[in-house]
Amino acid sequence: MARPRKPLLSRDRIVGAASALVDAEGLEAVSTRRLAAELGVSGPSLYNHFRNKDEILDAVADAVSAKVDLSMFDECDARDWRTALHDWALSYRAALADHPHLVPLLARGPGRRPAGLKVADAVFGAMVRAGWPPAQATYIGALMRYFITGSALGSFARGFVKDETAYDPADYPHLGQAHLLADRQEQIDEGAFATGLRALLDGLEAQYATLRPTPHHP
Amino acid sequence: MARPRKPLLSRDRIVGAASALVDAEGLEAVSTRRLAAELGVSGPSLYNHFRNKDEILDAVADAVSAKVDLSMFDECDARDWRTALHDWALSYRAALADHPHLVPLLARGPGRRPAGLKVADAVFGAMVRAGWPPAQATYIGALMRYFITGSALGSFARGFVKDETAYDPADYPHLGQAHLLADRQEQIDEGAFATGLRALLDGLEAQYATLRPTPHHP
DNA sequence: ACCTGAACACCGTTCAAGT
DNA sequence: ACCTGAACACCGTTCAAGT
Repeated sequence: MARPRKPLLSRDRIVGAASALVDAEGLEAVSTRRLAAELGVSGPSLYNHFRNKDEILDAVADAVSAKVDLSMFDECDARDWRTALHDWALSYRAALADHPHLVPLLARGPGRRPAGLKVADAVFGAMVRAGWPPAQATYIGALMRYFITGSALGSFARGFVKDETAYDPADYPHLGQAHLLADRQEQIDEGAFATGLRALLDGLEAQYATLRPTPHHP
Repeated sequence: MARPRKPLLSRDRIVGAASALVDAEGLEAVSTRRLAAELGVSGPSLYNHFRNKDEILDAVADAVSAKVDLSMFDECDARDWRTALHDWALSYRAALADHPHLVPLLARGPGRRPAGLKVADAVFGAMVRAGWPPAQATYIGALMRYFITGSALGSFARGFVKDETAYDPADYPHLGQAHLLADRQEQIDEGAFATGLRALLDGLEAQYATLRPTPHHP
């Protein structure tokens, strides 16, 4: 076979196949050999398009960041930064929920992934425009990412196992109330996310109110 | 050699060696063969003490949870639940900072790890005693864990890479301000964590104030 | 009960060889 | 330039064999 007249692979085709494989069977199902087989080529072929496996997974992860809606930051100003942050958080969380197996990768931060950086850039820019000092705007981008990715990781990994016998009331006197059992986990995740998001935004608003107002433009 | 008169291995010895290996060289350095070599035995020996590699790593992760201080919840009541949560968050974060390579494991929730469950139990119990309704107490435990583990993951993984040329100002107009570059990352992590924690607790306090007060005991 | 070596079915990556 | 098979240095886990 050797080199075909038209390339069999492309970065896009590889990323697409890897993405499908991760979503269907999880991160640990992705091996270079398995992925290559899925694409109808032999393992080493991938190395003509990516330096290594990590680079492939980075590209897959970045495709998720690219789906996060950022339009709410476009016209956002001092009046509605809270609404923008809120809507962005929901969009971010929804994007992660669509690809739960990729959350561990995304939780590590943007690195040099372009879409991840675009997200960070949009949040920072909007917060500065809304009147937050640059340092605070940076913190807001980071702490929102902490909470959103942390919640996604915690949720999708299903923090508690299903087997009730794992939780002996003698060891954990308060868990017996079944408030933490797996069958209620989804409601708990929703409630905890909503409660935490509201608390965060309430807290930030209180802090925003203590800033000295930015001078008017003449 | 075969069976020695006194066992060469124990669960504790294995966990200790695995822990040291993870801390020194990271999660990916831990293979059953490498770990066994470190312990002076052959690979399959480990399977006399643990069902598989994941069980070993679970035990290593749980050892970290066991180091989280929970004493602030002992006498905590309606007056000081906020302080208790605050101090616990710092202790939790410090425990994670001591073992950054284990954060991805811990961020997935307690599972059936005993020390992880003890943490969840302590937070829940204290919040209920402080007057939070059980459902809210559950949310608080979850959302605090989201924020703390999310921040640990984001920090220790170093969200942005050092190479400044990775961030073309044409692509990310607001990142050029150097507020997000790697050499300042540690200060940013500290600031973002402190700001987020304060916002969360402020927000929760506002919510607590709207609860109808619990009736006095006669 | 607890350790061993051999074996199975995998890995990621490199590289010379082919077109 | 782009794909191949062979090869290297690994994996996690099972299992019969030893004491």
